[in-house]
Amino acid sequence: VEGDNQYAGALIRLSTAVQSVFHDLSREHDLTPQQAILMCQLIERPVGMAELAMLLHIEKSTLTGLVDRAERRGLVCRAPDPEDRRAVRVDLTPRGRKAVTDFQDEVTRTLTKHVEHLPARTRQNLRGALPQAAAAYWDSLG
Amino acid sequence: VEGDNQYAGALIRLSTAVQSVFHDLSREHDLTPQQAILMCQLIERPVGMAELAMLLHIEKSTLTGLVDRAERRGLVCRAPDPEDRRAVRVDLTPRGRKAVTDFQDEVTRTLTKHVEHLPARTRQNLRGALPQAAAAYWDSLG
DNA sequence: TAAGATTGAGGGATCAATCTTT
DNA sequence: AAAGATTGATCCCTCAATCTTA
Repeated sequence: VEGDNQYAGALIRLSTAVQSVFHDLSREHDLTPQQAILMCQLIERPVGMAELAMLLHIEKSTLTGLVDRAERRGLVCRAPDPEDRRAVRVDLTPRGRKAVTDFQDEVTRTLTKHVEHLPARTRQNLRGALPQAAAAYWDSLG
Repeated sequence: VEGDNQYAGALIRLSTAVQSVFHDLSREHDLTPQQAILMCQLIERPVGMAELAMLLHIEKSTLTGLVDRAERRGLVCRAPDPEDRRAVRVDLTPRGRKAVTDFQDEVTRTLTKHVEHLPARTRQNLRGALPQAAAAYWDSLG
């Protein structure tokens, strides 16, 4: 039980630190954290509003505002869905794509940089166990 | 480099999942996530506004509003600092203390529950490596 | 009717800049 | 100068209601 507290505490501190990196770097790249999260979901393909709201775990109306502001800033654009005239699909603009890939690269660089300073054994354990732990928690999100 | 992306991706998914647990449980305990973060910092001792703003990495003006709303809801209170008549110290009310300790217990329970389902070997690696990783990232926050 | 999207109201959270008091 | 509070602007979020197309 004492070990549990230590483990949970480490998990929370690690998560807080990662969020902090994400937050600070998004601001440095002139994106709000939510804009960065939104745009990361659009790298692979354009996504409809309803699906996007599900992926981001926010209300559709919240998403409308988020996309409005990002569109006003020229980061994303709405395009009509050719299959369904009710629907729109959100896509990255060229400028938005450059912004989010630059941002993503720097996040990756920053997160991997810190782990380099750990002992080799610890690093090896992390690389092995972290993906499984991430999957275990991620899947519990539904 | 490919391994870096996988590692950083796992770190981000894990962190997102932990944040999600924190978010959902704080709402279940009728706290906003920011109120929960604030109150967790007050468990050990009352803290002044300036120090608190530093600990939470937010502006003083943000903290003023945060404390105002939490105080209005009877979760924390402002008490004059006996050492300095300018300063105020923020402390938990009895009700706030119960709320935050209950919340904290459930976060710990929830975070440790999921890790139980992992293979023993993975669990062992995590318990060993996570505290060191957390420390490495945590310290880089300054 | 149901699905996709938007609008409006209201509460929170954030930052930047500006007082007031000590 | 330092601690604290305040103001104004923007962003984010939830909930309820509305509009349009299927």
